[in-house]
Amino acid sequence: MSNKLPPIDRCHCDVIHEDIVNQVKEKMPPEETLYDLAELFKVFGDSTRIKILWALDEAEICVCDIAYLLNMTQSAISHQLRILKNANLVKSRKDGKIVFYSLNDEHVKQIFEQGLVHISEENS
Amino acid sequence: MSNKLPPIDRCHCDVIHEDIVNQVKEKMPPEETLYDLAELFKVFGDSTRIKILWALDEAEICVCDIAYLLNMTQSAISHQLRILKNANLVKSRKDGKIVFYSLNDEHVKQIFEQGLVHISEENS
DNA sequence: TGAACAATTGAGCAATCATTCATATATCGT
DNA sequence: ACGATATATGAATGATTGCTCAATTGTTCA
Repeated sequence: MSNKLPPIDRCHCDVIHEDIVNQVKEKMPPEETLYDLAELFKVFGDSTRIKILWALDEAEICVCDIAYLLNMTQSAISHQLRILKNANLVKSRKDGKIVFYSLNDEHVKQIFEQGLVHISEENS
Repeated sequence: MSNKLPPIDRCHCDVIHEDIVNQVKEKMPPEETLYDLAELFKVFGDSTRIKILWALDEAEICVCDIAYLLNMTQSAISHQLRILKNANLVKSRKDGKIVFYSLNDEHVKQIFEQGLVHISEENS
């Protein structure tokens, strides 16, 4: 049988440092985990949602107050809250006509703080 | 003079809990900070970039090897590396024809770990 | 000098996304 | 039951994004 490696159709380089690649490959978390991680950060990657999460870290707030606080329409906020809820980042409590939202994960603030460290070091 | 509040054009609700809103507003970081934070997480919000960063946390790797490792074209990787470099997350070192990339921020892994905590709690 | 190669870059494209607008649902007060 | 109000939702749209493809830059080596 032919032992010749088929040309890698994704990378045309001649020299692959296979030792390094294999070493790294072993330590990489499963594909799905990294995908989920990206999905989580995608949720954080919008300033409206960041603001909502930051606000909810301070207090339980209703949709209307969030919209007022951020000077946005109630509809836009509602859409974003649904995304946050799907990501299990917030939870809601209904009281009559009003729906109050609050944080559902105590790590959010810590992740944000770490992010702020990076940003502050960036500007120095 | 009329003391009647002008209708808030962004939120048509009648009752705003002004005390809560004001309390939260005081504690919110400046608009620009939250925007920068969202921009940072936006960079994390793509599985290709997550994979690259995770790989670079293990070793310094050249563009070609990254492309091989992730089974993607070298062009696609190069585009993503530019985004990571613009965000000050990676740095590069040129050695002849080859460009080696490495992490430029020791907090990245910590942020990822925090994210993983959230994900694991999500599935329980 | 020129062929080979690693990496970068810009244009183009399909897919995703955040918001708006219109409408629907649910709850309250009368 | 009815009008008013708080929230949710679906369709539409303009903007952004990740990748591909083609071309370019910069380096090595023969």
